[in-house]
Parts: sequence; structure tokens; C-alpha cells
Amino acid sequence: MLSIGELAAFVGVSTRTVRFYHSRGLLPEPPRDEAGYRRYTAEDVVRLSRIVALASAGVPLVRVGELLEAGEAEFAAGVAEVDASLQAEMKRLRALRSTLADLDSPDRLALPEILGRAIEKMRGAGAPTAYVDLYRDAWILAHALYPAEIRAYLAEFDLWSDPVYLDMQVRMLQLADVDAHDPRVDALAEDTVDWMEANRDAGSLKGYGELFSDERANRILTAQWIMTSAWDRLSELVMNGAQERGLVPTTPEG
Amino acid sequence: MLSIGELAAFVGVSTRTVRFYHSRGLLPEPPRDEAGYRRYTAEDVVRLSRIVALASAGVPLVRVGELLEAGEAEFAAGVAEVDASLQAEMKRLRALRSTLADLDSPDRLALPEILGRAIEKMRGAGAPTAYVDLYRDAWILAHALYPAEIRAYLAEFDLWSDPVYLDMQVRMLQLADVDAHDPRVDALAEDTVDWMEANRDAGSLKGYGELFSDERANRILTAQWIMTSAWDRLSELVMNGAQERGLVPTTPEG
DNA sequence: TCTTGCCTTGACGTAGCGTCAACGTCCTTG
DNA sequence: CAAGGACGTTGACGCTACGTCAAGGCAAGA
Repeated sequence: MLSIGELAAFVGVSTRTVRFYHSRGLLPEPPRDEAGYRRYTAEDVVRLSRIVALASAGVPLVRVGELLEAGEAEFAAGVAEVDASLQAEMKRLRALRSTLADLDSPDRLALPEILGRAIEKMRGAGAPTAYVDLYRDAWILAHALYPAEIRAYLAEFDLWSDPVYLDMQVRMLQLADVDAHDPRVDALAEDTVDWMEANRDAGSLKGYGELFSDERANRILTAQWIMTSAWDRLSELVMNGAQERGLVPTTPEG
Repeated sequence: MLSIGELAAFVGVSTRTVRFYHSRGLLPEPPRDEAGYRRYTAEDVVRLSRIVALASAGVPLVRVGELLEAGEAEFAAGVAEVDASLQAEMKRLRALRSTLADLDSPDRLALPEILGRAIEKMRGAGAPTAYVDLYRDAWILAHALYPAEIRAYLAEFDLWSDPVYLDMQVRMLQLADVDAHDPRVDALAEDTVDWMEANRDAGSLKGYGELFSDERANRILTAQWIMTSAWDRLSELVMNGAQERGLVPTTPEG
């Protein structure tokens, strides 16, 4: 006959834990000896080791109780479910490790040089300060959330060294708070599509599309705090134009 | 400027979580707009995404705060530590998966057939009931905690089919509560060592040693609830005799 | 105007134990 | 045989990292 301390030591938990499991009805209260001490059998060891295995796999104790009371088939199904969640957790941890690897670079708030220079040029070219700041914030955000991807992209495609692209970006910033149907919006949209067509083989457009392909990235781009009605219409016009000229794969879902 | 909901959505947490981090001083309270709403910048996104990354790696929030306030070197060291703990956790989960795989066999409380038959034979041979029960419990325990290993061992080495071994086990059970210095203890010890020497090449001894080589297994064998003073002395005599005849590797640590 | 949705603070609830507190019991050692 | 230390008992409060109302203010579309 085992004491509570021996039982706990066998399965590697504390006595407090065993008593807690009693209070939750997971482990039945064993008979007491004359002194009022709990006395356990091998059967309790089996039950407790099951509980501990499931609990240490992260199964909520309520669910552990259900599984222990359930039939053989349901128990096996439950264990399979737990196993799947363990695999998912391991996947999450793997992903987390690569996130952490990017975390210790202290320059996440510093803009990559290329972008910093480009932004200074835009400021110098008369783009409105407030919107240049928003533009800068958006890139900082993107760089903060996807440092490796952004750096790789910028290293490969230096769009801002192209004076035509730079000029279009300045015009875009200047049109931030004009009326959405201002003719300058239409003009810029046409110029942009022209530029895209001229650069269709440069690879940078494709790279840009790949860069921002997942859901979180989409939230950055469509964030309302950086969107004005003129920009909304501008991006719509550009998307339509690009699709018409076959510069962008038509997405069937819309 | 981001609202708290937008900020939270960017990094994938709830607004409650963001406010909680404010209350813990992990994320500074941002300025408010005229309505009293919190307004965030890209800088806050960076800081929050760091916090979330560390927290979801299981780092306690107090420690997260320390790391964020620490210098670059200490931060890097801390992140390395976290990474190590993630690897350890993945190792734990892998081990847990194999434990779970053994969990759904409903016969963990059932003794393997070989043992069941052996125990019946011992009972028939006049071994005291109470101690046969203890013996049985110990094997149930071992089987409960190490089902795969025990089954593999029993499948390979059927010691109880050897009538000499069976007889020795019965004698052992009969000597449970005699005086530790009863001459029958010495006699049994000598017979046991003789038997071990005769079977030194059978492999079963080595297998037995490997089976119970880790710490938890040791706790089963040395559990006080199954040890009497006579058995204590018996096992001491056997160990000494086996070492003298070179049947067991001498452990340098004692 | 009314509804809907996001924002505010504050308070209480939750899981899975850890950690006293205040006390009885068992075993060993002087 | 007394004393100490290791173990057992119940009960209550503490802890982390939030979730979840409650009770209200502000903004914007039908």
C-alpha cells in the first residue's frame, strides 16, 4: 500500500497535485488507514499516470475526466486528437523559433537604407510631410513584421533608384487628400500601368506580389489609417488597368 | 494612427491583452485622441510584436519586461535561452507522443499472461498469499509505467518457465517476514548466485539490468512498501555474491 | 434618429496548481 | 522516553495571463 507521497513520487508529481485531482474527481479517494492517511494501490498508479500523461499534454482536466470515463473507442479517438494537437504545437514551436531568430536584430525600427534615402528624396521633391510620414510608418510596420522578407526584397529590387517610379510615388503622396475623382488620379493611374507594362519583365512586380501574399500582410496594405478615398480609387484603377493589359493574373475569386 | 483594435489585429492578439500589457508596463500607454481613445504608432507595433513573440514562447511577462529593458547583449542571450527552452519543449512533446501511444491499450492493469500463470504457480506452491499479492502489485506497477518495455522483456525471456527460478521466487516470498539473519536467507542468496552464474550467458540477466536502469524504475524496486528487512538483506547478499563472481559490472560510484 | 460597432474603466472569473498555516503521526536517534 | 524531523491532514489564500461581463461614451451609416 502506497502513501500519497510515494504515489506522487512514482508518477513524478507533487502531493498537492494528487489531492487536487481528488478534489476534481479525476482520481477516486482511496481508503484511509487508522491514522486517516490515504492508502493507494497499483490501480491508482495506473489511473494517475494516465491523468498525468494527458494533463501534461495540455488536455484540460475536465476533458481528462471525460476521456477516463469514456468507452474504449472514444478514449482512443480522444488520444488521437491529443496527438494531433501535440503535432500542431510542435509545428507552432518550430515557426516560433524562426520568428525569434529575427527578433534580436536591433534595427527593426530603423528603416533599411534604401528606403530611408528614397523617403528623403520624396520629401525633397515636395511630397506632403504628413503623408510621407504615413508612408514611412507603413514600411516600418512591414519591416517590423517581416524583416527578413523585406530586406531580401529590397536587396533584389531597388525600385526607388528608378526616377520614374520615384516621381510617381511623390505624385501619389501629393494626391492623398484630393477628391477621389480628381483627373490627376486617373492620370497617375494610367502612368502607373504604363510603367508596370514597361517593367513587366523586370521581376520586381512579381516579387512585390509574392511579398505581400498572406493575410497579415494584406492587413498592412489595406489598413484604413493609411488609406484615403483618392488612394482607394487610385489602387482600384491601377488594378483594373493592370488586369486589362494582362500584367496581373486574374484572380477567379475576385 | 492605429486604434487599439487595429493594433491588436496586426499582431494577432485581443484588445484585452494589449490593455493588460499596458497595465504591466510592458507596452507604454500611447497618447489619446479627443475622444480619449488610445492612438498607436508603428513603433508600438514593433514593441508589441516582440512582446507577443516572447510571451507565446512561454516566457513569463515579468521576464519579457526585463528583456525588453535590457541591453542588446543581454537581450540576445535571453532570446538564445528561450530558443533552448523551445527545443527542450519540443523534445518533451516528442517523448510524450510515444507515451500517449501506449496509453490506449486497455490491458495495462491486466498482467501479461506469463506473469499471471507464474503467480498462480507460486500461490499453488505455498507462497504466502499476502506477499504474492505484493509481488503481483509490483509487476502491475512496472507494467503500468513501462508497458512496452515489460512486454518486450517478457516476450524474450520467460524466466518463470525455469522451475529452478520459480522455486527460488517461492522461497523468497516465504522468507518475507523471517528474521533478516535467518540462515535460509543466506542459503537462498547462495542458490540465487549459483543460478545466475549458471545462466550468465542466457542474456536474461543483462536484459533485466537494462530494463530497470533508470531512476523511476529504481523507485519501483526499492519501494519500501514492498521491502522487508529479510528481503533487504537477501538482495544485499545476492548483489555482493554476484559482484564477487564477476556476474555484474562493479559500479565505481557504489 | 436609431442602430451598430468600437472605445473606455472596473470588477470578477478561470485553470492548475504553489504555498503557507496549524495541526496530528510515524520513525529514528540520543 | 523524549525530542526532532519527515511525513500526513484540511483549509485558505496567491499566482499568471488573460476572458468575460457591466455600464457607459463616441462615430458613422440606414
